[in-house]
Amino acid sequence: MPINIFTDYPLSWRPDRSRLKRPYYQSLVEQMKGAIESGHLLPDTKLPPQRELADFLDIGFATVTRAYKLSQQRGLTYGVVGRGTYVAKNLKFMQTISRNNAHNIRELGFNASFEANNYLIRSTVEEVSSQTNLVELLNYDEPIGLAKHRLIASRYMDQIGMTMNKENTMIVSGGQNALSIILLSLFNSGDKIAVDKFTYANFIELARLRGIELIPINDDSEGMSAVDLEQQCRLKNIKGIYLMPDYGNPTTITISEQRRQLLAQLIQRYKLILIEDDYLNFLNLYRQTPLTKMSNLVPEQSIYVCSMSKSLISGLRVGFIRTANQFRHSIENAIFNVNVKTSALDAAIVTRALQNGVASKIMQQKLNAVTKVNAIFDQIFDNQPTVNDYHFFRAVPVNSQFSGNQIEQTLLQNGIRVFHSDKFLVGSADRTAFLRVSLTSLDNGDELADTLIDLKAILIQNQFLI
Amino acid sequence: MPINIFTDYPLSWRPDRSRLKRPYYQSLVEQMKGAIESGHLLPDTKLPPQRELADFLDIGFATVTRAYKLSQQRGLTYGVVGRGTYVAKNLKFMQTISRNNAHNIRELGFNASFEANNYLIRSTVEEVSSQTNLVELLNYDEPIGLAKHRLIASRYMDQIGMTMNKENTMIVSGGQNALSIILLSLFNSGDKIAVDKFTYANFIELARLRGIELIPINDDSEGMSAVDLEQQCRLKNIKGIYLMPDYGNPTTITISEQRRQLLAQLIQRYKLILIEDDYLNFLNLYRQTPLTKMSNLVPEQSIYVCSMSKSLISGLRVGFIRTANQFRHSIENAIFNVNVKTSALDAAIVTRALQNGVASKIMQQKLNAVTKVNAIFDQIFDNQPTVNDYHFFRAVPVNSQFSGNQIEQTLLQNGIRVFHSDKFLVGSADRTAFLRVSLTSLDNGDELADTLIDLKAILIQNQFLI
DNA sequence: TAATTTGTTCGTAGACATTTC
DNA sequence: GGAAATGTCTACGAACAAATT
Repeated sequence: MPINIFTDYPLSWRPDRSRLKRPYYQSLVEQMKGAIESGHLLPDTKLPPQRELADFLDIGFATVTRAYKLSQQRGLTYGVVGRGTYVAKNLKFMQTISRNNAHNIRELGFNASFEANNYLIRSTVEEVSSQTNLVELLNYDEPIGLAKHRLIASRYMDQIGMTMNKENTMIVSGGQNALSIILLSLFNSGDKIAVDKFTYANFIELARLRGIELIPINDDSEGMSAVDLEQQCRLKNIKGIYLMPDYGNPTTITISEQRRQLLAQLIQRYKLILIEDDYLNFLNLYRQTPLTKMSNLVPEQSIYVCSMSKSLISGLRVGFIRTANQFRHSIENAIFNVNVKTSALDAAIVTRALQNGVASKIMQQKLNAVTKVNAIFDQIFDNQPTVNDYHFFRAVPVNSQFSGNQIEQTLLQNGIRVFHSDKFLVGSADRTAFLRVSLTSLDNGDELADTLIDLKAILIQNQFLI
Repeated sequence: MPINIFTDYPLSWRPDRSRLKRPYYQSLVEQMKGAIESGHLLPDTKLPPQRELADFLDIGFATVTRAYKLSQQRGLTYGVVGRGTYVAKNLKFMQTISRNNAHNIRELGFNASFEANNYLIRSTVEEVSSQTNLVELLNYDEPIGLAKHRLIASRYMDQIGMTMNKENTMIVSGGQNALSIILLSLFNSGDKIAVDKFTYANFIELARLRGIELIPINDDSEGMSAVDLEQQCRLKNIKGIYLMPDYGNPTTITISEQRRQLLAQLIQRYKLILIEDDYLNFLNLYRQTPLTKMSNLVPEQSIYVCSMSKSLISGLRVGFIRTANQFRHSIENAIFNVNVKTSALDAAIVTRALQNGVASKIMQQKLNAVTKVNAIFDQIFDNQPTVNDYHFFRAVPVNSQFSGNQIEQTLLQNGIRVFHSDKFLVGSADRTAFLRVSLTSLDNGDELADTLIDLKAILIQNQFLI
């Protein structure tokens, strides 16, 4: 018999005691899910403290812990020690960012890659398809890629400054595919991976699917904070770290050389598995002083992911990876289990393009395009012109009083799609808020300029800008 | 202070008490892993009962439960209620079956698909690559496949007898890729899926990677036992079921029409998610009376997987799926998260081949080849000739006294690679044992015949045969 | 068939760390 | 800067279910 009567006690959520069936913790999550889906529990609502809810329901408090933990794994809530447990923000189950093809919407959300140059690859496709050895591309052999393709892949990685683990070069079906493979093979459900507080949304979703817990780390203008990372490592038994050291998505931050050294030391000290996502790798061919690849600093603990989607052709789904020796077998195994193999035809086209000069041409054109769109952006948003720096998207700070959804919806009603930083947020709310404005989807410079001007006007008009 | 002295007590494994650090359960698994890897604990060794080990270590028995459970998730052990916990059989971490390319080995292990006919696709590749609309294949659009490709895919599935869920047709990067996507999106770590006691090895490995528990169900000559399935469902909160209804791998069993009905009823009653793997789908074009697709019997609960690897070209990595409405969104999301998209170029080639007659030609040739190799097998192994039935591999019963490894190694020393049924075994050991003899990798009929004759001789010589 | 052995599930409490006030 | 609030991790015992004898 409960001793306390909570009938009037102000709990933000009062599960129905009578509907509580064994197992309690599952039943509790069911009720919570219902309350969230029906709108009774709104995003960011603070749930009752575990001990209070336990008293109210007359069950052990660790049972509530368990329910809250499960709800967190399902993406329904997030908890902060000392503060409380809250209903998750956006996560309406499908957080993934993909292109919106509605025709009346101007797309500044999806981050594409200047697809107008894609036609340049045609000659290479024809070259490969008329080759005599087409047949060797069409069987089950060589799950990690043909030796000759891997050699070319490896040379490309050398060029962009990745010097280690050459012998462990493999071909996968794009960068996102590489991340799936890595998360499946090197991590277990419940493992923890450190990430930037604002992280690539598709990685967040993939981690959620995999049941991996992401630990958000704060950052500053030089990138992820080494101090915060160290603190979390001491505390939390973190197994891996996911980084986009160059042109971080969505922050646009490139980690400084000094910070790379600090982070690398921590990665070694705490034996983290480093996942280095170098999704804009081709830009290293043009930077005057490319920064050190993190993977070169911790070659025994890293997997380096080199997608060709942004650098060359997004539709062919080819990426390269280099893994530390210790991961080689597991990764090979997972490649076979997820893909069987990557289409060797696609790999042949990509590697041929890297050899016959077509890739260079496409990359150069992308570079020109990216330079141009950044100039447009800088002009409209009154920034200092960026020099020797090539962002595919930019971050526009906005007032954090407004919810991400509110801003996105307002803009959408005005025919513009952008993503608010909330979409990339790991864990609890943050004081800083910004819009990620993609410069890559509108291939026509004039249309981009018009759209950016409209964007700015709407932001000012609604007092979203700060 | 422990009261009992176990110094002489016969425990099959005596973890070092002094090395036991907190958290105990993890530390225990570490020690176990070490003992297994160093060979101190051999496969199938019975571990001490949880309560005994707990007494020995002077810790709570539920802590041992937890350690055993974790070790099971890692694939190190398996437990049977009432019997005990055992060190896992083969699982030397990489169970996956892929082709062995050593040149002195005759391959009867890997299950390929008569690759000699692959050259026929060349004209189609050239046709597609010289098309004018190549560019539309090369961008980020349409993660689940271009509408026109999906239409052709859908028509093909109609032809092979899959009539439901037409509107939910999607393109993925092959059958194995489909399985990854399904396991990632519709299941969580710790969920249970019912499978045949002998199941496709790559599915076992994928489930292990994903942290899904497979529940083995017994079968008979008509396929999976409905009685056993029902019993396990009553007991175990099973969430899904994985079936290869036609030409089950490795059993070669095709589920009878009647059994399909029974299983479908159970799938409905227990609300299971059906994963139907129709990996030899093209054979339905030639069977006189194709059996009902299970997915048609439970269209609201199924995902139907139609790989084109075996049916057409293994190297292009294209497969089709049809999902129940309720799974559509989750699957779409996972497709994007695992693949971003399937190479539309590959999809274009495959769908074009389905239209221009090349696919028919390849399939007909595969049919001829498969008929021929089955006749060779029947003759050498003195079977009744199989009529109107087209196995890519055959099951040869062997004496279960010998370990799978022993038989495989003996054959390998004689230059022949085959797989023992142990490789496909889910959970505990079984009385029945057989070799899966693949008929697909040796394209030359004479070489196959010679190899089968040698195989038979070696089996007899070593008294492996029964 | 009943008793025993053994693994599994679940609820619970203690110890601890962080955040807030 | 200390106390209170709060979430997290881990160990454990009771109840249960299956297999064996």
